Amino acid sequence: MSVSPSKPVMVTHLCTGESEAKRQQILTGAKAVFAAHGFEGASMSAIAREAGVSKGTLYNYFANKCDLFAAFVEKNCREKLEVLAPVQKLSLSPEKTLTALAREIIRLIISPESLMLYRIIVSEAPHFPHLATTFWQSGPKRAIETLSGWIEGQVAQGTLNVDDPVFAAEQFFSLCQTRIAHRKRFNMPFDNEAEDEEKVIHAAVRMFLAAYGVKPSEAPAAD
Amino acid sequence: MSVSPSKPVMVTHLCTGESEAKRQQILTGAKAVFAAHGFEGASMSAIAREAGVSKGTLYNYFANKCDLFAAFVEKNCREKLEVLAPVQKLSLSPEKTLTALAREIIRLIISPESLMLYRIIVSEAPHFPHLATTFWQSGPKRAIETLSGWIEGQVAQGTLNVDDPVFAAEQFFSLCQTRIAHRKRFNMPFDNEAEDEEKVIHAAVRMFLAAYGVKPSEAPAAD
Amino acid sequence: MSVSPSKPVMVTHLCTGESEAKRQQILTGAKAVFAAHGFEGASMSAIAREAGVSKGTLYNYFANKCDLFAAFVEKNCREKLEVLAPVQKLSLSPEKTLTALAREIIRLIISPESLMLYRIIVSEAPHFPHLATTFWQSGPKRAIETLSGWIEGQVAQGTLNVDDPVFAAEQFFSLCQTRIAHRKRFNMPFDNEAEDEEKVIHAAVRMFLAAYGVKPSEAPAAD
Amino acid sequence: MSVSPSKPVMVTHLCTGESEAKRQQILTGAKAVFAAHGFEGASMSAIAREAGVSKGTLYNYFANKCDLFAAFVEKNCREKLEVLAPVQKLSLSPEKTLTALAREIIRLIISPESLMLYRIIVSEAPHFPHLATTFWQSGPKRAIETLSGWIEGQVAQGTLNVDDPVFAAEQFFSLCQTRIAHRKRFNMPFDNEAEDEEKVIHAAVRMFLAAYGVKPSEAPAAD
DNA sequence: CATGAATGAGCGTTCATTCAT
DNA sequence: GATGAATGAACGCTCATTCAT
Repeated sequence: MSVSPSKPVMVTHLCTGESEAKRQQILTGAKAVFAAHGFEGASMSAIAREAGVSKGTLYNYFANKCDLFAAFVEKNCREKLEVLAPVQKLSLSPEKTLTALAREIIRLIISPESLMLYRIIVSEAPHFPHLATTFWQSGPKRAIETLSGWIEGQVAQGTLNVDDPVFAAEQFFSLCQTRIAHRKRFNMPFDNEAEDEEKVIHAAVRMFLAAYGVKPSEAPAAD
Repeated sequence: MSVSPSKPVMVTHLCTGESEAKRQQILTGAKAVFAAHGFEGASMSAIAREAGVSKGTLYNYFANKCDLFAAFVEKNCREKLEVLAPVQKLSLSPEKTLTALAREIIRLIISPESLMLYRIIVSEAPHFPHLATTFWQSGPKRAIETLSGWIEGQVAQGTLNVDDPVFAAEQFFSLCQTRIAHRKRFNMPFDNEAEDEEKVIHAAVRMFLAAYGVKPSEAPAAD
Repeated sequence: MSVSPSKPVMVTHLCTGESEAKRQQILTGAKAVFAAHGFEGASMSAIAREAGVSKGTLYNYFANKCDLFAAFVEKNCREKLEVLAPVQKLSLSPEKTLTALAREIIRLIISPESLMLYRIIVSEAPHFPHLATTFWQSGPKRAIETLSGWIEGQVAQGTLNVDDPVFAAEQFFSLCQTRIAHRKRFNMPFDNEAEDEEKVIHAAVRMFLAAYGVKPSEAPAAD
Repeated sequence: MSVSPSKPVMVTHLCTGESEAKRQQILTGAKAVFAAHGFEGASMSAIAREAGVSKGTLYNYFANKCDLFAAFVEKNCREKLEVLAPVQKLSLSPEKTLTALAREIIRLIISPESLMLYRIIVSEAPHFPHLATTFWQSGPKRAIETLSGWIEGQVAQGTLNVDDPVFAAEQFFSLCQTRIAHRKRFNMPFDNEAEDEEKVIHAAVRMFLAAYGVKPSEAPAAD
């Protein structure tokens, strides 16, 4: 029942590197099964089969189903949601920055893996309180922080007029979820997804700037 | 999993009323168990026990677990989500109307039963596509229609300036989900929920009017 | 289940001493686990952990669980039960000798380790017939032989009148098990264990001498 | 796979009669498997197979393995050990009464079912403290009470001279376990079991009377 | 129509044993 | 010689579903 941490020493030797590889192999199998059936619906047998290992091996790496599930969520949150950061570095005009950011946020939110994680974490939040925090901190929190940091910079430059940058960031995040994110989460069809995406982005930016932008004449030029 | 329409047809025979009562009794038990354990985690035995009927009776009224689940979702969506409509009838000023509406939307969204339905439907959306539609049409769609209808009226009156009322309504709906709804869905704690609620409401209305309101001087007085 | 003699032969090679030490180390771990959980309830993993060796090493020293169990029983029977002998060497009066012997027998029987061995061997006797013999010969048989030898000496001296010394010894052994041993084996509580012990000893000696003693006037003085 | 229940006509009604029959059917299967493999070694699957029912049915009647085991022990203790009582009613001489009683005690102790129960209860006493009490009260305690009651009567009649009848009864009980019972519990062979039995009986009675009997001249005649 | 005993596949988990390193 | 990762059968137990009453 030992779960070897086997910190990936990797490099030169052969000995314990295999463990980490198998751990990832198991987590890959787990992802497929948890994604398709949720926590309760996934069976350890199915995960073992999918991962190409025996059930015994599963339990050599993860003490029980809950632990495996937690590891799966952590791994996937880290891998999938930590993609946002670099966008704001570009010193574009507020409008162009927000537009680029909105596009990235939407793309991230509606990616199949994010949807899968959202589904599974929302549904298990009452039973696995810690996992929701993991998800939140890997994704939404990070996006909000990034955006609120950028907002603060803009306020300092006089290009935005915001008294609570964190809350404003959360509002922008909410606006980016208009229509598309909700429908995707409900698995509902679209008439024209690409068009909707542009509309959501444009309308979110427009509304945000209508509320928080300074009058064009007062703002310093950018871009 | 196929969802078949197992609702007993209202035939002209003797015990129709009694049957319907028992049906509701079963659905009440089902609600408690599905709410607590989700679809996979709920057992038909537990539902029968909770409802105070035998398992055989359960299967007389619902062909299988999937059907019972579908009926439970439908019933609860209808009962819980159809609460919104009457608010906009009051002919208040746009600001007051939107404020009242936002408060109602938030209260509805974060009510325990709505959260439970949201969780369960989002998580089962891939397996029960029809249920998501039921939920959507009972709740969000209705709210959006109500709001967009009111918006159209305001546009006609010259108090709002909106080119796509449905989309604007969706945006408002998104804004109402800032912070509180997301955190509730993730079961995350609040520092000060009541304060946040006021903030969300006020900021949503302010942002919406900043984007879609006409200049005060142009708008007709109300309230 | 077959019990094969897996004790490593004392070959002339280098590491014999080390091997024997590790063998004892394993048996020490095995004792803790078998004592606590019995044969079926003990797991080889637990024994390996308790002994501080790997499972592979376990199987280098013992071919399988049955063999390890057999070795554990043998070792512990030898160590625990071979404590009785020296008492009868003292040439006390029959009454004092029997009293001393009874006290030793009772103390031995109700020691935690003897109880553990008794439990485990009685319960596994049908599956490991050889082990019961090991136990019997290490403990009860030895005690009976010791006592019957002493009885024969007393008969020769005219202080006892016994026609079947072995059977008489077995009777005395049985009398020593009155109340205390049976209750201990059933894990039943005592009101006053020390008092019971004195009573059992005294009554066993009295009854034995009533049956097999010669009249005081006829017996040679001792002590 | 179901064994025809062979409907027990059962009193007047039909409803719960079948249940008790199946319960006994299960306990019969459980007896075979527990007797052969002990508590840990018995599997619920094997018991179900032996009893001719499905595993699900097993769990409809007994909540878990421990409960089933407890029920098995209780049933068998009651059935097997409650056989002793009537012997002492005969008003024979002390010698003949004790002889008859000793024979019954020995026969009972060495019956295969009693041995099986003894084995299983001694081995599980640490884990199931209650069961030992059940066994003790069904068998040994009852035998001791019966015997001590008879002893008290003899003391009143002046045919025995005993100050602690309960303890004397326990001694007699111990004497009856000389040789045969111990060897049977260890599954050890006999040279001549029938002869040994007579010897044990005769020697137990002789020793008991040597210790507790009054001189023949003082005792009232009986038989 | 209502019941609940019966089913057996499937669940999460453990374990004696093997074998490449 | 020592290791512990890997195995897969077996464990105790649950559950959706059926059907005789």
